[in-house]
Amino acid sequence: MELATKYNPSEVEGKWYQYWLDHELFSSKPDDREPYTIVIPPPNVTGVLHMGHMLNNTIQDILIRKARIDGKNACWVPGTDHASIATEAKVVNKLAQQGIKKRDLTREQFLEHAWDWTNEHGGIILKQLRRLGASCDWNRTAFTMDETRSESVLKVFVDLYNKGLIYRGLRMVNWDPKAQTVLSGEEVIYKDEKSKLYYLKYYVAEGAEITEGAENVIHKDAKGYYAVVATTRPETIMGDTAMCINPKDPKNQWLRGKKVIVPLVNRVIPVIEDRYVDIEFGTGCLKVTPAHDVNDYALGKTHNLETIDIFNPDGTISDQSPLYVGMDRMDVRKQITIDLKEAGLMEKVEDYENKVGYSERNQDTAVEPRLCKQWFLSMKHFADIALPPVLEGKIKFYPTKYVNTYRNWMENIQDWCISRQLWWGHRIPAYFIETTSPLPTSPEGETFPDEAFVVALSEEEAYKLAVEKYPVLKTLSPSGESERGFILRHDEDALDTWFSSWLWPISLFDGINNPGNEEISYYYPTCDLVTAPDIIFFWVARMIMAGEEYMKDVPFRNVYFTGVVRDELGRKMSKSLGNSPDPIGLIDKYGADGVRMGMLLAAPAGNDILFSESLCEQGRNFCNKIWNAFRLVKGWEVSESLAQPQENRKTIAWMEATIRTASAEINDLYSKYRLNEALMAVFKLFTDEFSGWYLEMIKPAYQAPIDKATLTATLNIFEQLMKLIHPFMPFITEELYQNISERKDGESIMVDTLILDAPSKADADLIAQYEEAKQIISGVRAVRNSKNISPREPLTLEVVADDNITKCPDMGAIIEKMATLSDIQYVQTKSDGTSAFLIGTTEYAVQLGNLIDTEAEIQKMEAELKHLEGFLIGVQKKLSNERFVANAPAQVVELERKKQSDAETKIAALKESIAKLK
RNA sequence: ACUUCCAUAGCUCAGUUGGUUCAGAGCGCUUGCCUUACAAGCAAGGGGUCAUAGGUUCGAAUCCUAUUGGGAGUACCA
Repeated sequence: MELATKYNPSEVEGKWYQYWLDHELFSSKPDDREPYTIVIPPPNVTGVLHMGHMLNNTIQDILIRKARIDGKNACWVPGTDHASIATEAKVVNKLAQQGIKKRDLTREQFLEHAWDWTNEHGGIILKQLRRLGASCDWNRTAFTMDETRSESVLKVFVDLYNKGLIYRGLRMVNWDPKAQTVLSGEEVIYKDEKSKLYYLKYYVAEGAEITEGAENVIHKDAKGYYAVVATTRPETIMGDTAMCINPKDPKNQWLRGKKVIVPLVNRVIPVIEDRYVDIEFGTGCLKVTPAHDVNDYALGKTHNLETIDIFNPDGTISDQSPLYVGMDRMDVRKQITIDLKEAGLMEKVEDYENKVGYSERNQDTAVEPRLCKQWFLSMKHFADIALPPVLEGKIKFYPTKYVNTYRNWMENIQDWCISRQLWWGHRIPAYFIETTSPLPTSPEGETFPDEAFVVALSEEEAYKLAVEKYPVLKTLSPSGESERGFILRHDEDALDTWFSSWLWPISLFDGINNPGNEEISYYYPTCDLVTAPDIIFFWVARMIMAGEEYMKDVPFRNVYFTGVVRDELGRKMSKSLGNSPDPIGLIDKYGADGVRMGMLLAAPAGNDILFSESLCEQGRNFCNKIWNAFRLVKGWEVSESLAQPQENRKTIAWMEATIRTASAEINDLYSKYRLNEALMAVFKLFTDEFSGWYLEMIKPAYQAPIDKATLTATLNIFEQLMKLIHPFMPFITEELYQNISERKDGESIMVDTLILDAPSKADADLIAQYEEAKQIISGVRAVRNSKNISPREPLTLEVVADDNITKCPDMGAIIEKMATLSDIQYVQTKSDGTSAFLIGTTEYAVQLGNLIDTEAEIQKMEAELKHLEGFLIGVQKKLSNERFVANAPAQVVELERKKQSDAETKIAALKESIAKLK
């Protein structure tokens, strides 16, 4: 086989991905093996791959491939999310470009457009994941709005309603005026914003008696007495129905029981008192707008205030307002400040920094608090069942710090608003009852509510439930189109997207519709969840709730929270900064394996990753390293007759011991989800131990053949190394695995398990021997380096000892080869003209002849001597401390004693050498 | 404001219950090598009073307290 000097990923990746698909190597079916399951965090169906996905899915693929190599039945289920609000917004925008308005379409027409859009753009992201090498079981690809998932969602809604956990309530909710839908608290993002604090004059209504007490701060001008109210939202004054002061506020005592006039609007409103008001803020006077502020709403309730809703759903001023009707809220803010100034009703304006809530999906749109009736899920019950598994460790979080975040949220949980005024999503299975005939006038005191509804999966069932729930309906006579005297109006609203995502680990295996089926019993609970910490509440917490509610078990055992991918400067990647590389472009440039390694190198669990292309370069370089190591091994000519040298056999044993040891370490790192460290361990094993030492040690002389036994063992070692690397770099490892020996069609590294023995004591001893040899070799090389001696020029090494180097004759040959030595001599005293170094307590000397610089040697040794003497003093001090000897464990004291005697030996040797040189 | 995490080499990070020859890795850096697998490489090397100040201990990067600096989350903000 001819191999290029550089690895070319583009020739390899597509080929093997297709091979894996053709042989259904990603697919999983329940069997006797231990299951290992991951469900993908479903990306937005119309989204495209970004660096966050790359990181997240690389990690999942590593875990799933590792499980396969370990012999588990690995199942990675892919899918996409309908992303209700985001997708609907995209479709609305696209229609707007075509001059079509959503409100001119029927629900059915709009959904047709939405499905067209989804089918056109949908699944691109899943295709892109294939480029990365993602080994998902594509036959299982699911969509949150496909039949099975939709049915599950609706069933769960009905079930929770029947359990009394879903209710309809009038609440102050977060309103997105652009998407014209309500949002949950989690969907609101607060941003710091520079704004203004406007101080407005509220004149006291005429006829009031003003007592000018000592502490009162009274404002008065030609037009009369007035109070000053500080507000950031002057446009809401049309909705003011009271002014509030703190009853304990001395400076505002004079306002007690008075009435004031809303500026411009000229409505007379009462001054109420409530301790909620912060005396120190502004002037201590608060305008109360119950329809447009959460706290004001609460005040309005306790003080029985009128509620005036001055906004339309789109954020324009409604006809409830006397002024600015039809204008947008942001324009009104500008206009009203001008008008207030002109009318002399603005006392001053100050700069102010506050937080404004924005819609998570329409990030330019400020959320408006709004009072409306919505569907809510009561969360107390869910918090009660979802908190213990995390606190008790049934579910482990990596890193653990998120346990606190989770607990905090659970302990302060708010009911979840699950309805959205959107069409793209799961339509809420509720039917409102509208009577078409007049109701009988309360026959047996039976009342009929203003908003009557039933919750049912079908209209037929809804009819049945309706007459059961409201028997009065049976008495109605037919009228108009309705034969029953009433009609059912299917709720127009859809459910929050997360109301389907929270069922994902269950609904993927059809566990809601078909409880106890073979798949759900086998794959649930899943093993690991890999996700970003910003959806811990949206998704992770709620999946735990749904799991406990419907499966009575956790949905996953471990949650690996990835960090945020940032650029080298630590900035978040964003379109506007243009600092987000195109993942597919990176794969084209560095190969999927290179990019995977690049992503992972800087990604400790939970830490943000500072991404730069140079990391991918490192990944690509490693691929090339692997490639060339293979070229070397494959290029050797085999000699059947050649006997295996003794030292080769030993080196093979050493490499195998090293692999066992590294593998144990790597498995331990996997178990702790320290994947970047596992990769680093694999990298060092291949680069340093295998390429740098092993291959160099067994490498035959130029154009000389290699013995069969060594080659076979080396190929076997190579294959083991490929399996260790495979989870991180699937493509190159498959390519080389297929080239190591003839493989049958359908054979793959993916499913060829690697189970190694635990490292033994003998392994450790062998490794120690080689470590010593490496140090000697490096020592000789360092001497060469400092004396500018070519690595090819043979040298003679003296070992100042009675014994030979390592009490093992075959190490000598290896050291000679690696350090390019012509001879190793064992001497009592080293000869003149040598440069020496110490390994442990043994001195090694390289014969340099006339190249030696005696002065420099003496200096070097004197520096070493000084250092050793200092060290010895420290040790002696420690040992002469009675309390140390008395209190420290025996082995620690013993160790110090050994340090002492070793140091004394070395010092003696050095002194002798120096004396001799002088 | 509260909760929480962090501060170790130029950068990114390891450093398990305090104790194995004056603290480790990768990258970067310096020097020398185009050595016959690989210059996308090889060899060798420099680089850290472990944020600061106290304390506990025979012994502290590691435990405690305070300070400083930084990140994250949550809440409030008229």
